Amino acid sequence: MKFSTKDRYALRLMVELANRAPDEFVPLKEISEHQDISLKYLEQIMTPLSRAGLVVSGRGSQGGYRLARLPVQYTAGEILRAIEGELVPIPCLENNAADCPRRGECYTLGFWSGLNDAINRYVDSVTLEDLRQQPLGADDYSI
Amino acid sequence: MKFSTKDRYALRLMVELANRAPDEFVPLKEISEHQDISLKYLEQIMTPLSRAGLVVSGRGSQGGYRLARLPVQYTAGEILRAIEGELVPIPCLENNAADCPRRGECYTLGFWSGLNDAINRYVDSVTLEDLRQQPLGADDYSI
DNA sequence: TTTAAACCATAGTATTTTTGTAGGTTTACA
DNA sequence: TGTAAACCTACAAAAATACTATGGTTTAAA
Repeated sequence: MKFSTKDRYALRLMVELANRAPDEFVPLKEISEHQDISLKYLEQIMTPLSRAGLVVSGRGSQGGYRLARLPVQYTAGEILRAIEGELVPIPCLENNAADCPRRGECYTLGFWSGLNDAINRYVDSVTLEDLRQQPLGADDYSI
Repeated sequence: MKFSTKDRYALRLMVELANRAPDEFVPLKEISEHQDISLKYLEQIMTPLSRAGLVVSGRGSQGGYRLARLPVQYTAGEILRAIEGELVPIPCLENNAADCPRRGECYTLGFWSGLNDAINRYVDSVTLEDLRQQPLGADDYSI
């Protein structure tokens, strides 16, 4: 049960953009150097963020990426979901889950569904603005 | 970000034991048939549960496994941790995590740590007795 | 003493996911 | 028109997952 590096990198990317001027296009090359992530890998991570409309791209020379909205208008959850798709802890909870014959008699589905709620409630309670505000410890995010 | 089948099976195993008489040894062969999990795979899952002291084994004929305590005395969290080890969402939060040079300036570690807390708080709030009580829907586990 | 069970080891394997790399095409600014 | 950037497609190495197979040793109840 681990989040992927793409998930982690995506958050770092978005924080990097959030810490720039709102109208400034930042090229991936620059982020690549700051964050020690290869340009090509960055591309793969930025693409779904762009497709989801979380960032705006400018092509050609002097192009790059910038946020589409204010940092306070993003949740960590929607960033992670742009990369992961649905943020569910087990396959049975996916939207197009194959209908399991045990479903009606499953003793654990409710538990997993509750975990799903707890996770999504948490990640949607943290905004990009929260992340942007200087490095913080764990305590700052405890409920 | 998915829990493994071993995690899911481990919960189902424990529920199965919880639904038997407390002093009854249940052989893996029986659970294997009930849950459609191969005997050999079951062994692999039961071993860490046994080593962690969550179940008691009886060897020889008429042997099998039974719970070591009452269902209400287990949390889902400790069952999952017996299988997974630490239940952390990213490597940086593991106990023996390589010390990251960015740690002091990381904008996202606090977020992940908060998620870690949310997850562990939830899984430790559900007991095996809760799971045992008939199949339940998601709503029964929402906070 | 037969039998059924845990326990132990170890290996193999197929599949999927993760974590990237490589190379080219299109766009738009200066 | 040169240049720097996004954009697109494909490939590939490594790791994790989810098993199966094999074959035994030890234990204890009937």
